[in-house]
Amino acid sequence: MAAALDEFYERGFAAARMEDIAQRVKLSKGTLYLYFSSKDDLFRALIDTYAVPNLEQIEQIMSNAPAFSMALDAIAVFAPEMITKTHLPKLLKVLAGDSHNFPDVVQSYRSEVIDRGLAAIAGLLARADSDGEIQVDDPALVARLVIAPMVLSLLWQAVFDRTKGPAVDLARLFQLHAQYMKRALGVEDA
Amino acid sequence: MAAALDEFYERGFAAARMEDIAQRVKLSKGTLYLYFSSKDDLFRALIDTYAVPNLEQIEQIMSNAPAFSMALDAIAVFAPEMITKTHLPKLLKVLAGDSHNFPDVVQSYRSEVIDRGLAAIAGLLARADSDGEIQVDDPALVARLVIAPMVLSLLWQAVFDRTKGPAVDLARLFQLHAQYMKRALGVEDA
DNA sequence: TGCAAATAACTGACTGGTCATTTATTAATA
DNA sequence: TATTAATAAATGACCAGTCAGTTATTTGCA
Repeated sequence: MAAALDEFYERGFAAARMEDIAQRVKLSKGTLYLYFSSKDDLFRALIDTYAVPNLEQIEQIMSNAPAFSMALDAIAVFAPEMITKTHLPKLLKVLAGDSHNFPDVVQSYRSEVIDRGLAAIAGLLARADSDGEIQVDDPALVARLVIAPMVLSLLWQAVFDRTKGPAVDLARLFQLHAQYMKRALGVEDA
Repeated sequence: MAAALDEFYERGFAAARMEDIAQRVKLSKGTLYLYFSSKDDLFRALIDTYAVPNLEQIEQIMSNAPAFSMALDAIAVFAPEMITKTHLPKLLKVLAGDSHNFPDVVQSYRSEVIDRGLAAIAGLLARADSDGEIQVDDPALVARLVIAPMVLSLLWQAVFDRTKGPAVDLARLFQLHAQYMKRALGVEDA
C-alpha cells in the first residue's frame, strides 16, 4: 500500500498504472488483483489505512496537554516531524488531487478526520478559556488558525518538495507560530 | 480556458477529456486542437493565464498599504472574496494535484508567483519593523504565517466545497487572523 | 449591390496506443 | 495430490491526436 501511495503521489490516480504499483513490490499485475479487487478499491484501502493514525496522534496531544500553551509547544515539536517524515503530505496531495473522483472518500475523510481533529483543538481551546488561561470567543475559528501553518507546510512539502528555492526552517516556523498564538490569545508569559 | 479549468478541476488532468472541454464551449474536439496543440499545451496556457493576475493583486495591496496593520485589514477584506469568487481555489487544486506531471510548470509557478508574493509580504514586514510599527525577527517566516490561513481556506474550498459539514465564516476568520497577527507582532491598538 | 473566389472556422470519423480487468497457466506448498 | 499463490497472456474500453471534408465568413470585382 505504501507502494501504491507513492505511485498515486507521483502520477495522480488516473495516470498511475497498476503494473507499476505491482512492480514496486516485485509482484505481477495479476497478483495485485488477488489482494485488491480494483484500482478504486486500492485507493480507498490506502486512504483508510493512513488516515486514522494521523488523527489519533493529534487527539493524543490534545487530550494529554494540561494547558493550551503546552499543546502548542507539543505541536511545534511534532509538526516538523510529521511533515518531513510521515506519509501525510503525500496522502494530502493524493486526496486533494483526486477528491472529485472519490466524493465519498473525501466526505468521510472530512467528517472522520478533519472535523474531529478540529473539534479536539476547539475543545481544548474552550477548556483553556473557562480555566482562564486564555480568552477565546470562537474556538472553532481559532482552531483553524492553529492548524493553518500545518496545512500550508504539508501542501508545500507535497507540491514544492522537489523545486529549487529557499528552504524553510520548519522547527523555527512552528516555534514562532506557537509563540504568536500564545501572545494573541493572552497567555501570560508569552 | 475557463472550460478547461473546470474540467481539469472536476476530473484531474489525466481523466479530463478533450472532447468534454470542447463541448463546454460548444466546439468539436478538432477545433480545440486548432487553438491548443496538445492537452499539455492547454494545461500550461491555463496556468499561465490565471497565475499572474493573482500575484499582481497581492503585490498591489502590499505596496499600497501605508502600514502593516492596514495591509492585514486589506487582506481580511479581499481574502474571502478571492476564495469564494475567483478561480484561485480551482487553480490551486489542479496545480497541486498534477504537480508531478508538470514539474517545470510548478517550478515556475513557485518562483514567479509564490516566492514573489512571499517576498512582497516579507518586504512590507521588514519595512514596518524598521519604522518601529512592529517587531519582527524573521520576515520570511512571518510571511508564511500571514498567508497560512489563506492557503488553508483555498484548499478547503477546492476540496471540501461540496461536502456536508459546518461552513466557515471566512470574513470573521480573516478578521480574527488580522487581529491576532497584530497582537502577536506588537501593533499598538490591537 | 450581387456574385464568385478565397480563406477561415469547424466537424466527426478514424487510428494507434495505453491500460484496467479477466482468464488461462504455471509454481509452490501442505 | 490438492490447494493456494503467482504469473503471463488475452480482452476490450477508452481517448489523445489526426485529417479529409464541410460550413461560414470575408474579400475582390463586375
